Amino acid sequence: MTVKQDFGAVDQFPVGMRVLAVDDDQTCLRILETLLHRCQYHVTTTDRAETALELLRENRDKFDLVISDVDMPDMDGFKLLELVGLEMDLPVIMLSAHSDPKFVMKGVKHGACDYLLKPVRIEELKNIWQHVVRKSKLKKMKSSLSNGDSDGNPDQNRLKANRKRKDQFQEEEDEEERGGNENDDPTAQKKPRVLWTRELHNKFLAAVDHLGVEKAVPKKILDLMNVDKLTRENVASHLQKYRSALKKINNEANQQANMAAIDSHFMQMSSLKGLGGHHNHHRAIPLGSGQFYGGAATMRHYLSNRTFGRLNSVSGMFPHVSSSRPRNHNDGGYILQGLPIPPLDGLHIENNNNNNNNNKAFPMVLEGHAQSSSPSLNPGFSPHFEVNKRLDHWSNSVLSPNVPQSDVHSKPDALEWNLFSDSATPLDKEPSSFCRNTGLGSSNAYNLGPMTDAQQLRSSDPKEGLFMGQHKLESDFLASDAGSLDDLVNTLMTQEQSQADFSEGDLGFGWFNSLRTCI
DNA sequence: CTGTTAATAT
DNA sequence: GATATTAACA
Repeated sequence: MTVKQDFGAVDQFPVGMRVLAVDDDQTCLRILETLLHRCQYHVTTTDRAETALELLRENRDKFDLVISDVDMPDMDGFKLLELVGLEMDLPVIMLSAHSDPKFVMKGVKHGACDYLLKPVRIEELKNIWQHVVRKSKLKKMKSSLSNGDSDGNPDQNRLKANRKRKDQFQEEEDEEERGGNENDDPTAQKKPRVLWTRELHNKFLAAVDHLGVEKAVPKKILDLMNVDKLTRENVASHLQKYRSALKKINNEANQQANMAAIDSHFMQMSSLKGLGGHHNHHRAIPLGSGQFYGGAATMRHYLSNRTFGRLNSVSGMFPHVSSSRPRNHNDGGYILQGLPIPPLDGLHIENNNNNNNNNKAFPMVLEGHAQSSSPSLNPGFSPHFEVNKRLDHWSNSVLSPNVPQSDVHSKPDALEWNLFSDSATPLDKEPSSFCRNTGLGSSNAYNLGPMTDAQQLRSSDPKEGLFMGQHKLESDFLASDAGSLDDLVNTLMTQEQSQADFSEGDLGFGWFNSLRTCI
């Protein structure tokens, strides 16, 4: 290959670009030099930062770019970077073995055009010329700016200048725009994909929860989340997914609920006023229609919006981390989500100590549930219901395709609702309500023992177990793996029954009481 | 400009 | 195939 060393040729700019390479390590320097040569750059090397600085000072305009190691004895690479930037405004690329973001950031802050990690690859060096181009463009832009208008709106001007520039140089650099090479504006690194971690998602949920699903819009959510670097678009996207998931769940629930509601006449939910009657629910609930209806009715309160009422908000997305299957402890645990409590329209919460100021969305607070741990209402707590199976299913099938469905099936059906203290939520201001996917039964919410779902199931009331067994059969056929209302109902029943373990007044009753208010 | 929705990319 | 990003529309 012929090496054209005609430095003057502008048309083939990258060739012959004058690079000053600085590295105290001779070996590294040699390698670097070689690589740079291979890129057809004109290379000058030095192992001392001081020397580099001298060279640069003495030969202004004799270099196009500086590439320097960070760790050097005589002078910190960053210092060099700073001085160069200050004195000659040359593009400087930092080179380091440290991948620590701290260092990278430092480099960037000090004005580095790029931060390459050792061992540096020739591919990376092949692109460094772009920094030079970019830098020169900026200069041009600046100068043109200072010359022309000066209305003190740098941003606007810059934009204009940018466009102009873009047009002007359009031809020159539209060549490798595309390609796998990463050669966009080196400085304008492509935005990293946002990964919605549990934490992030929880924040999201907190925000949505707080706003109320209906009023939750990207902007507001974003504000509430207060996460750096997160954009409205990110949130919008996530919201989109969230909503679709919600919709899916709701649809399923409604479908089932509707079917179940055919005979709604019999549903004694009518006795909305007479809550007393609801004791039955958590109580024995003989299998059979009664059970079913009761469950369905209950479901309505939590899931439906259109058909049965309005749903204030629903939480339900799982970040696809883990199998979502709540391992006993809490693998991070808060993957949770829950179904928020519906609005209590007509009813009033009597015992409502809802200190939850901002709890417009969920004006009611379920108490009692607090089991022994919290005898009375905990301000700041806002329990939510959660349909484990459904959610699990959702997260498994939708978010974690890896998890075999059998897994889902094998899981005990359970609806649980948990309390979520604000301490566990990212929102420090508002005690948002969350559900925590803790496993089976409310008890588990508080006793995070090593029990497995299965174990818990077993430990639950025998009658229930039976019931579940029977019912499960049905649901498996009826609803298959979709996580049907049957499942939900079943779940609910299970929940109720298991709650019976804790005295009615405590869980069951209180639960319904509150629920009643929701209706 | 913001929120939604559809298309596209990874 | 699921997710996230972008484009496009109201």
